Amino acid sequence: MNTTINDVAKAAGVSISTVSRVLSDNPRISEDTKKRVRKAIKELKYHPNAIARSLANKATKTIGLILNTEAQTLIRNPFFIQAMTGISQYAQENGYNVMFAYNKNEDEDLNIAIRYITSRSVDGIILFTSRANDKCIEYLTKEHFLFSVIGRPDKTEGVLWVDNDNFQATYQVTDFLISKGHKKISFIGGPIGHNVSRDRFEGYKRAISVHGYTIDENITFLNGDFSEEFGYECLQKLIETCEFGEKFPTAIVTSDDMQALGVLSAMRKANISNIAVTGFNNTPVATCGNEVFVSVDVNAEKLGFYAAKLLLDKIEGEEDAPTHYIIPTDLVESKPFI
Amino acid sequence: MNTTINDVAKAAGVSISTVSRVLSDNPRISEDTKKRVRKAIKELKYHPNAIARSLANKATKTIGLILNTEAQTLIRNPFFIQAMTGISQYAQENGYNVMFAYNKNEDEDLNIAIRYITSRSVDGIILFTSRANDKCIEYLTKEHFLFSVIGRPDKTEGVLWVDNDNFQATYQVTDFLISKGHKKISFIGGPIGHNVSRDRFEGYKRAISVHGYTIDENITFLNGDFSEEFGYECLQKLIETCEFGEKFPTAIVTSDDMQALGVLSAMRKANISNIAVTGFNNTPVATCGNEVFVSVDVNAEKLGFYAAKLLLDKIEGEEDAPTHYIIPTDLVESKPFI
DNA sequence: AGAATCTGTGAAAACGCTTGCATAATCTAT
DNA sequence: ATAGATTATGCAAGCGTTTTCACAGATTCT
Repeated sequence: MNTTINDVAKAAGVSISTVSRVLSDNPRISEDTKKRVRKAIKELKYHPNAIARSLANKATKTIGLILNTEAQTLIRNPFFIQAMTGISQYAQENGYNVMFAYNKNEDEDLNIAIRYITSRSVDGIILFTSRANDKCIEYLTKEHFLFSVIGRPDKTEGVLWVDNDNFQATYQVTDFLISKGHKKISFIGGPIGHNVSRDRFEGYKRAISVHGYTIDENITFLNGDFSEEFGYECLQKLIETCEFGEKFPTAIVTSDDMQALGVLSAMRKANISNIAVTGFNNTPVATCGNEVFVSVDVNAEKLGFYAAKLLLDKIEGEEDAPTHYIIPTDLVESKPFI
Repeated sequence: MNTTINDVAKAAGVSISTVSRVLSDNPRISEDTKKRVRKAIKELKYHPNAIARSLANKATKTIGLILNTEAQTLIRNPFFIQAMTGISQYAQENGYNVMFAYNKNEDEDLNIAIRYITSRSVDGIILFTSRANDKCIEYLTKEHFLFSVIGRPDKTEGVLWVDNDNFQATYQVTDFLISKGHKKISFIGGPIGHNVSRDRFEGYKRAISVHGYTIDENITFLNGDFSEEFGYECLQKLIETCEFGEKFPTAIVTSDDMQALGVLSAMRKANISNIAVTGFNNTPVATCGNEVFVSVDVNAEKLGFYAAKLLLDKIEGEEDAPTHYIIPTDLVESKPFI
């Protein structure tokens, strides 16, 4: 069997209480004893059993991750894996493990959350979501279970969350385009149920109107999904309604690199090339065309990192820790691949 | 506090042993008692504490995932997240949790493995690797700790692993190109330290020679990395050495979609368009150009699924379970995006 | 010198569960 | 009717820690 605290105690000629205290560097133990015990620990290659610790401490030192996303999105958008690395990093630095469960739909999702909680397997949960009226949030709140959310939820009251300033992001990218001389800028949005979609649209609107232009509904596409297909369709509609020439936008602000990809694809097919396109997520795809391309990097790794920080600070009972973080976005101008 | 087995026992008027036995549906308990206990369980909303269970059972019902990969690769290649979903799925179906730790380098990686094991936090480990002489494998083997590997390791003896038949994959794709009439086919390989690179090259070689052609070193690029840059460079070298015309290959077999992307990019820049390019991983990027493009789908989700199966079957002490799985690959011909 | 305080350590309970063994009650076979 | 087997349940030890409380011995104070 594995060496336990008992073996160490015996080897060092002390009681297990003393060993336990040496482990936590309790000041009540004399330096002499500490040395002796530590020597025994080393010689026996003793490592405390995490499970037994958890039981005694009523804390698992583990957090759970809940990914409620369609496989497609997960695969096409590096956002998730990036955020996960950020979470893992902060967790490791603070001696926490992270459990992860992938689910196809919201109901299963909730089940996982319930299982995590009721079986007391985790001390807290990080939720990937920006869905309106998320069931998990509701449940977790009701159960008074600690969690943090990546993506600003509907009701922020009493919940820990981290997000970009999506308003600011599209404002900035639109403003950037205007500063480059663009006067007619189209917008392609995401699913209307997500806060992120609304915010991005609002940011675009503001930038447009601040500069004295008006929103043209013919070149504004709302409530799509973050897909290539949608981007492609939008450009086709644009071609239909605007014909070419004056009415055609000189730039397009999209809400996702995949949408942008669809737009670029459609452009290439229609043999249009002088339209600036922007996206979100700074996906590798961005460099795929030979066009200049601007993408908003949402710093997913940081989003994850701070989501973990929010949660762990709360778990550790930190007083007056912040309740949310806004992670700045970066405009990344990818040159055509050299 | 939370309701424990004691509360249930009291409510049902039985001992905790009985409750425990009802939980595991022990046949020695009478149906009558079972009903009574189950009623109490429901009423009290009792859920067994996973930690306490683990301690008593000396099993955590948790497996650990170790990702030793550069962030870049992780982000650009959906392979990992796909495999992870497969793992999560099989684990969930069998009542296991999965822990995940992301690391930048091999040493930290080993540390995580050591921590997982020495603290007894997991029952087994899944390793993502195809690195020659992996330190983790060595360590895990030495410690007699259960693990499975995604990617065929150097020494397969006594280790559980799952992989594609990479030889077969490039053989197939090369053969496919030849059947389409291509006679001069270039090859772009991956890092020579990985088995996967060697296998893919061998498959290509075999297909070429089986059809009576010979390998031309001038159009064969080995020991690169799985990157866009490398693909780009290769095509440039091709242009330099082959000039255009007869000596130029009519098709290029690459070892990764990213390499293929680089090739396509360079082609576009040099205004070449009639060269068939193939890749690996069936990345969304594949559809990025408007060219026809063939990618080998490695079925990453299945790789993960079976890696989990191998491990869990072993953990559960399944007799004569297989020691490895070969997951078939699929040739995916992506039409130019409509 | 005796009381009060401080230091360093150990005994034992607690965390919430599983399981081997014991036992009481019922049933079967003689 | 009685020994033996069977069925249904409980007792208590054990899993490997942490932590409260107690206490012995050393130190300080009056």
